[in-house]
Amino acid sequence: MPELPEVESLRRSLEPHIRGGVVVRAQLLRADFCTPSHDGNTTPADLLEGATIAGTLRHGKQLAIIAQDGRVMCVHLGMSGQVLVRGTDDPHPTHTHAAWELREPSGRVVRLLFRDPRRFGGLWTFPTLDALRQTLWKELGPDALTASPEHFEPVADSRRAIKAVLLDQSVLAGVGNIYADEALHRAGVRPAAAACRLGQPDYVKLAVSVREVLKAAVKAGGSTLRDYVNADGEAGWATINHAVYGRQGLPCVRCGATLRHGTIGQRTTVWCPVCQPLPNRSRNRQVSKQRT
DNA sequence: AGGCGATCCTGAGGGC
DNA sequence: TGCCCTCAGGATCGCC
Repeated sequence: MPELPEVESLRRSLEPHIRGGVVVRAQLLRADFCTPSHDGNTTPADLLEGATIAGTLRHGKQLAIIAQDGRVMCVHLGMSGQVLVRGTDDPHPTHTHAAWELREPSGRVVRLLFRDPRRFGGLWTFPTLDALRQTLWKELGPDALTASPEHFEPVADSRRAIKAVLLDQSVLAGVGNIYADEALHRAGVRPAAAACRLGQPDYVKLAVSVREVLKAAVKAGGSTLRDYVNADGEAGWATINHAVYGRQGLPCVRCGATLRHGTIGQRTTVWCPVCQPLPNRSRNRQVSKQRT
């Protein structure tokens, strides 16, 4: 499920538990759930065993946990992943694929669990943050919280639907299906509109909307649809603020028109036929890439 | 180039 | 109650 706001909420809820804490023991319960940067099997050392945690770093939907000695573990939640802080005597929930025993800065010992029923998520380990940035994160675009009109320049000539562009992590990292629909509605842009048909004002609105929608969701603690919870098991409240996602057939919160839905970029898409008109300009050159 | 379907999985929810 | 079907927040691959 998780998009940028959910991962950021997780990061913030995790920090007080792990920053300055020591990984006493690391266990991979499903070998194929972790991809180490070296050949061979994942070792406890890859999973930061013995390390003191220096902090966390998020880029898009991915979360890096960084050790003081430089080792890095990158977490991707996929669609159903959760990182949970539990007591050492609590039984593991179903589909727990990795577990860490952690001595928090306070001295309390807890267990950190990564569960992911659908297993679309995973762990990747690296000897350094640079190694992560040069491989796994290399193809990611700028973090969506920093979205600006220039970030759309590489796709300004593209005939792809603008929603497909928003979902493309190499253009902007962190936007998923929910917030793509929400940002497009806020910006008044039709999801199916070809990127090349949008004008500079559309891209300005879109960049602002992406940032605002994500910031509001972060503030609300993320969206809880089915199973998202932060590390402390708390749900988020951004769902109540959704203007279009999951509201097909209901009235638009802005104009009252019935929200329509369809499939764009192979994902369920909801939009307002009135607030999000198709662009009427036939061609836009203003943000086009310079031809070289 | 990019749309599309299939694929990796499990679980929830609706219909019957 | 239970079975079967559809659908789901992500991302990649190959085909056309």
